[in-house]
Amino acid sequence: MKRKLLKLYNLLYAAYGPQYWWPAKTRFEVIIGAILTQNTAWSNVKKAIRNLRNEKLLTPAALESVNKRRLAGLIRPSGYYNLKAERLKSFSRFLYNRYGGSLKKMFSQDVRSLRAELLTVKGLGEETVDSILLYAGSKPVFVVDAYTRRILSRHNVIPEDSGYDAIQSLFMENLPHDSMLFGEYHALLVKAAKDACSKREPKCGRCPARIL
DNA sequence: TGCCAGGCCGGGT
DNA sequence: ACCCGGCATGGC
Repeated sequence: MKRKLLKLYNLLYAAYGPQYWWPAKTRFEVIIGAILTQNTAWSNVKKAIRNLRNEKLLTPAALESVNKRRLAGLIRPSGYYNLKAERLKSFSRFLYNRYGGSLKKMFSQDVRSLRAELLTVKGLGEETVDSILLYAGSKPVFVVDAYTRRILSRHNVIPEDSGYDAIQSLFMENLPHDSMLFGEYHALLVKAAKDACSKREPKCGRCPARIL
């Protein structure tokens, strides 16, 4: 399995090259994006983030003080905007209550306990938390998303109904714990899945193309 | 025009 | 422990 997963990575890397994820300027922006992109196309998230940037709301202090209704209006293009405004506020509250608003303090916490803490924040599930740990905190945690599950199950690496933990363990028990590797790997899986399914039809026979 | 996107929560079996 | 409806905009 180790060889298989490394071979897949090398094939993807050879085909697409480095992806340099996450597409964001700051750690805080990564976190905002991770929440806004829940079940949402990134093209929509970009508009929402642009609005937040224009209003200079991409800092912990600004997010903490902004009115929730105004926030909801600004992130409208990303969909589920009331829900997501609440989730952004939940995270902000957590960051201030627990770490005085300091991402530096937050990320200096032990990874395992930080992951558990973040999962208690309403609106942050496993994928969102792991994206935050990996892409904002540079922690060696593998992110599992719909694309990862789809590609692996279609290539018969895992059963279709595998749970999040099982898939994450598959990668983390068989690859070196390197945040750069994990980050590129996940980004390449997303890239490959999108590339293979230009029609965006989950059931289309060539989606994704055979890559193993 | 309708279906889908880098989920997650809460209530019902 | 699963299963399902709800949440919502923009792109193809």
